[in-house]
Amino acid sequence: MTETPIRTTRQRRAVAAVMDDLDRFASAREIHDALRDRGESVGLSTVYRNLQALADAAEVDQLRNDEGEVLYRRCITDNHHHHLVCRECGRTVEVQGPALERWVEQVGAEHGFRQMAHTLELFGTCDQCG
Amino acid sequence: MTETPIRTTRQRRAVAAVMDDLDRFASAREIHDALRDRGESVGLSTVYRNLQALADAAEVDQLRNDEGEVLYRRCITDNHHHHLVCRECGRTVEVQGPALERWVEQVGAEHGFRQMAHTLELFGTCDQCG
DNA sequence: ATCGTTGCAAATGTTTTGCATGTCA
DNA sequence: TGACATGCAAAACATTTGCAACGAT
Repeated sequence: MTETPIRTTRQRRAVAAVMDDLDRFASAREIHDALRDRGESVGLSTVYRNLQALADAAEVDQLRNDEGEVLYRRCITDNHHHHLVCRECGRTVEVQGPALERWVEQVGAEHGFRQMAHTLELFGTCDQCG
Repeated sequence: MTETPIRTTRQRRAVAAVMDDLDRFASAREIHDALRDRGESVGLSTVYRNLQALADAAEVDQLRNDEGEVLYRRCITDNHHHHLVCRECGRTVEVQGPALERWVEQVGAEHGFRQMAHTLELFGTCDQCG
């Protein structure tokens, strides 16, 4: 179990910088495009590799849209949370749900299921888009 | 708005029959394999087309697993519901969640979101696998 | 005889990987 | 220098689509 050093490359910094400025979930391709628009040339596979690394380090959240694409966004909160996403503009709010978590445990228990886990995403139209 | 007739083909019957016997979510490839095992030769694209048709007719539920594959299963209930899936054996229970639905509406309202929608899947280990 | 359906092969689109080359520490 | 990182092309996947042949009505 030796730690693998992580090197600070131009590409890694560029991806992190884009993620910092992103207030909504975006696909790898969108992030790749954003990099190009900033004049930062980064290979698409490098974008994927860096996003994966950020996700492994719990620096970004991942979710899948209806088309099955993986979307990425820097997380604000470290704790377990869910996302309320505007279906128009993509604006995202992180929400905690103690009541939901309790409900999940209860439903599991009712059916004899243990070690419960869950995935939940909320969608709606925000007041600026409504 | 004229209705398009739907023809009863051997392939369509075979796919429906497999879905009837399936008590867990399965991928298109698994369903294709199940058809082969039954001695029913059905092209993979036909499987996809028929599963899509069944989903459009709300005869089967669709969900995406972690790998991004779409899984299919005949629905028991017509109303809105969620799935509690055993991560070991795939056994699935359909659950209704009035409390959850209320929670969703409330969270949306708190942040000024309207026309709320949500996706939720529950995973756990069932008593037979625990 | 229609016209929806099928099957195959080819296309699509996202994500991953092999490998030679580049570059941070 | 040496190990990790990158870039490109190619591979790997699930899924969709074009099109000629098929078959239900």
